Amino acid sequence: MYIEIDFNSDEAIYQQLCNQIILGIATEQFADGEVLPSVRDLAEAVGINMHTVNKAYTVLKQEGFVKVDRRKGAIVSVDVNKERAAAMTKRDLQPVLAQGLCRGLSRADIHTLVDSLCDEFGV
Amino acid sequence: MYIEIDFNSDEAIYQQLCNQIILGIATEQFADGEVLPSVRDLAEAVGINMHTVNKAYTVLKQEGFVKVDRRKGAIVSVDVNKERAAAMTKRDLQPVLAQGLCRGLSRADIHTLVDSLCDEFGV
DNA sequence: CCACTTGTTATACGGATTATATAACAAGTG
DNA sequence: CACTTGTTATATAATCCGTATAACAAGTGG
Repeated sequence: MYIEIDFNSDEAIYQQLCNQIILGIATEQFADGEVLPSVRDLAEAVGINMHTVNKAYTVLKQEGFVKVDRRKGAIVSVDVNKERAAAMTKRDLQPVLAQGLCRGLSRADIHTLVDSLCDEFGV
Repeated sequence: MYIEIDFNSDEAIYQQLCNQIILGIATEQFADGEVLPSVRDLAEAVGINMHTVNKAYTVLKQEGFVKVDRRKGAIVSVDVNKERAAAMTKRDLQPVLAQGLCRGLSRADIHTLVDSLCDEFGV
């Protein structure tokens, strides 16, 4: 999978890494059980420090997206829990929707955007 | 409008302020043209520093949610631009949807959450 | 004119976070 | 035993966050 970092972004590098890997899982570019690159390899490939990658992997582990095997590395393994997922997603969705609605989007516009993204994700 | 700060949150105080004010605008608790509390009053009411409120107001101004009148204060005035709003919302929506989908939500589940939030907002 | 309020700016300080760097360790592989 | 894996420990520089004190420009109302 292609991972690219925007060093001028106000978003932390480890956060960008997390988001892109989660995006990769959602789009099934990373399959369940697949091994992510080692922290050293990914750091080398992207041009950042090993610890920054390690932090991203640690966050992904805490948030239930990967499991870590000492001998292999970080393995994609998503904790599926629809109830919790719905609560989390709703919480994260709230400020985004509020902004969009303020700026003139309708409920239908939001649904269109959701469908558009789901299509791009291939879901 | 009721504004409450979670001092234990990992979200910055000024960011929480911004989100709650935007939420207030979306739910029409703050009408267009309405004057927000002065930076000093709001800081006093919430129990934070004046500059933290000022930072929130500055961000809201830059993002096109309020205009500032020297004599009155910060006035709710949202820049409506559907095209830009759609692009911004889509960008912000992407990581949220990716997470939800990874965790087992379906496209329909997302739509349900959007409707649920819109209903709560009264849109 | 004067006291008062408005946002704004400058400066400073302590604390936390971010990213880097070097180094070492435990554990499993081949 | 050499090699890789993640992990941990320090250290450092930079940035951000929140607070604090102070002052300024500008408009309001007595």
